[in-house]
Amino acid sequence: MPQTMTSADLRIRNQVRLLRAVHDAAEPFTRAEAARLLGIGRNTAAALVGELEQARLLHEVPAESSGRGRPTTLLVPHPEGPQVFAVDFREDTWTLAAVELGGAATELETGEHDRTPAAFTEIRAAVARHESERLAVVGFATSGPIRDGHRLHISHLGWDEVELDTLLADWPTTVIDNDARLAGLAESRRGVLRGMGTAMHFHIDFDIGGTLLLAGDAQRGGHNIAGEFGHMPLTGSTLECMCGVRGCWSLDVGANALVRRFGKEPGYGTGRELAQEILRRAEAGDKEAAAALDDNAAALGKGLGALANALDPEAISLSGLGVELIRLRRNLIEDACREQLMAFRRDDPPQILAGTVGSAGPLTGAAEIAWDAILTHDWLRERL
Amino acid sequence: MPQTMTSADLRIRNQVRLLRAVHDAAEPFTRAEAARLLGIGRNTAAALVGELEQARLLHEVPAESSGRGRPTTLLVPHPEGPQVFAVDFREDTWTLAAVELGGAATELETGEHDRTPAAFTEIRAAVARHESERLAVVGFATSGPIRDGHRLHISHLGWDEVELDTLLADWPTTVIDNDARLAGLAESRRGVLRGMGTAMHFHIDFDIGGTLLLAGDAQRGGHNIAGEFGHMPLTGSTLECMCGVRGCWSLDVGANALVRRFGKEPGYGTGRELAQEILRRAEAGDKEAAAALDDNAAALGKGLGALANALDPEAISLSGLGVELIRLRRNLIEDACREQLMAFRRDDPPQILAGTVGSAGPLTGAAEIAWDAILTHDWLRERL
DNA sequence: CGTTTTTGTTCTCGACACGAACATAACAAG
DNA sequence: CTTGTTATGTTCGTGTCGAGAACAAAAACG
Repeated sequence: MPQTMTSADLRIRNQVRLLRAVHDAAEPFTRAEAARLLGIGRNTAAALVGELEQARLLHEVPAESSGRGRPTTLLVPHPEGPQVFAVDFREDTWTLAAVELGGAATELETGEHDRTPAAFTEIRAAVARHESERLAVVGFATSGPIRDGHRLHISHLGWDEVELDTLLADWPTTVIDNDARLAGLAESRRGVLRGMGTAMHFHIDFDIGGTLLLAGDAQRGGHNIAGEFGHMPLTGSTLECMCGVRGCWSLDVGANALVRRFGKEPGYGTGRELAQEILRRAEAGDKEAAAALDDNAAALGKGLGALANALDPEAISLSGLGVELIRLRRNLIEDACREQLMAFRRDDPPQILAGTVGSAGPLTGAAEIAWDAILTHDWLRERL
Repeated sequence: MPQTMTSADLRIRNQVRLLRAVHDAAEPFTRAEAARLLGIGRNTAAALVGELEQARLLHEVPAESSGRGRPTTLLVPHPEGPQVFAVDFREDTWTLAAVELGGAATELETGEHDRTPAAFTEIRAAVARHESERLAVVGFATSGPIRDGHRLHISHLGWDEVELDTLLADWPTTVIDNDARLAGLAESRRGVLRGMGTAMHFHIDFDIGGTLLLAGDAQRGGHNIAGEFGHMPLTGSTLECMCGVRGCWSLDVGANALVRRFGKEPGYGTGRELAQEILRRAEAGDKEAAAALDDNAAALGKGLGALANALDPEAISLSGLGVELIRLRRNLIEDACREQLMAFRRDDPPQILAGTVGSAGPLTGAAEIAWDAILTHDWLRERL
């Protein structure tokens, strides 16, 4: 929102509203519907759309008529309009995709990397291979906290507060955030949390990363390192955590907790497959594996209940291992959650939902923050 | 913000911005400063202020000249403009105050009550005794969660989901929220948390109530019952809590925890004085009291550290017993907090601050939410 | 084939903020 | 005491915006 507010800003403001509506909509809508949606006249809508078409931001295509009335046009992304690239940087692979206004994604390239910051150079090269005039912003999802938005710490790659301003120096405009937060954002914007005012999302992998989602925005905290819900002592563990504290929730939930149960050292190498193996065995009837799964689910539910007491989410969505946990042990999770809820809340517990964006969460979320950087008053004023 | 956005809405929008600036400012400012602040011309500022003076919302008084230049006027609340009443409804007393635009408060009346919902009738009568044409909104602070904004539960008064729509039926427009949240809002708007993007506040009394403050707004959750941070199992207690769960943080922090240490049943009668007595004894050198205080402070710090991991506040402010705890045991709290912080956060722990609004927190916060109801586009459009 | 329905288009109108030019009221310097 | 200097208030003309009304256009309906 601009400091000043003149008539010209008014026009831009309405155009941002329109673009945002197109981007957020589940289905394309017509110009007449847009006018109703924004509460403006058909004449005004025509003017707004006209300028946006001129700026190659929106495109009008004939809509198949439905019932009576003069035919109208559907508002769709302009085929030559700006585009966003999204990067999902995972443990030893990465994915690059192009994403249109509205969220349609096209995978461009994937690759493996050597777990050193040189990976950023590789990915930059991949971006360059596909880069065109249309590229406006790159959204980047990585694991690990990014303190103050520019110091990246990925413990399982041994990256200790790597300076992103250097790594991203020759990149196009790039916005970056961590994968758990972006997965939550994706569920909030395009998944099972859509439309919720207060919600939470947790990605369960080796440990738990999460985010609080308020009105479709992922909260970042004062130093951009909010979301380490896994490092609260919610389940009474007495073990020491890799984070440097004792008793973290993550010690009882996720792949590391499953693996530790079978005498394996928690680690980032083969742990994920082993955890999947344990799930399979539990599903097949193995007693010990089933007990490990039970404990994992109960600890998950207990922590969710504790957090629900404090933050009162309408719903909680899970991704990663959490989806499997819901599939195999929904009742256990919900019971443990209820038990941890204050008595007066038990008649209305938060919904616990499997994420619907799935493994595309970080990529989808990265695209969302990239588009967030575009769909602003200032960007549009420059563009027009 | 209105659905539509016409030129007339533009004027109102700028007037809301101006009124909000006047309300939020620490010191009154002049019309010329207002123009600079809002980024508008002096002519436009004159028009805005003129209409607001006409509507009895702002008043201009000559400003003592500072240096050269034509003298200007200070923008102050209009002496006949709208007023807000704030009510602080405590355990067995209440306070009613009138609050001007800008936050200046005048206490109107105080009283005791019989701990039944009839107290609301008493307070309504007090409101009526002072009510005038100027009264616009009443802000009401009470303890206890208010589910969905209209079902009030105060366990220590034995109120079980009392229906506020009935109790407040014959009241003027009234907004209500709980005291801990409003105390946090007060710190955030007019106290030690002013200007922070992410902060937390905890009121420590018999137990712990708190709120997450984002950009000056207290978060309410999906059912308006967020903030029960005291009912997370953060300190490993094995006791059963009155809330119906085992192990709550509140069992180790606050007056109940202090009192229990000396074999007294936690309760809401004489517990507060006894807790103060224990503090005095600890200060005087009593070993046992000092140990109780130590444990309380350490448990407080530990919980704050856990929450800081998850929510990453820039600062945390405390009220109630928390102020005393900071005064007597700041180092213990900070050390326990640090110890619970993930290692990579320990070089930048959240500031732990004593609230500066003090016991006026709930009343001040109630006035803020009342003014929030006024300083809106819709209200101003009606008023002009 | 005329009617109904929905949308697009055109034109007028009132309102707004802006910018420039000018007026005003203090202080400062000589 | 007079004459700049400075900051602010005031006035007026301008460009742009969205609203609203009237009309045109294009489909479906009976």
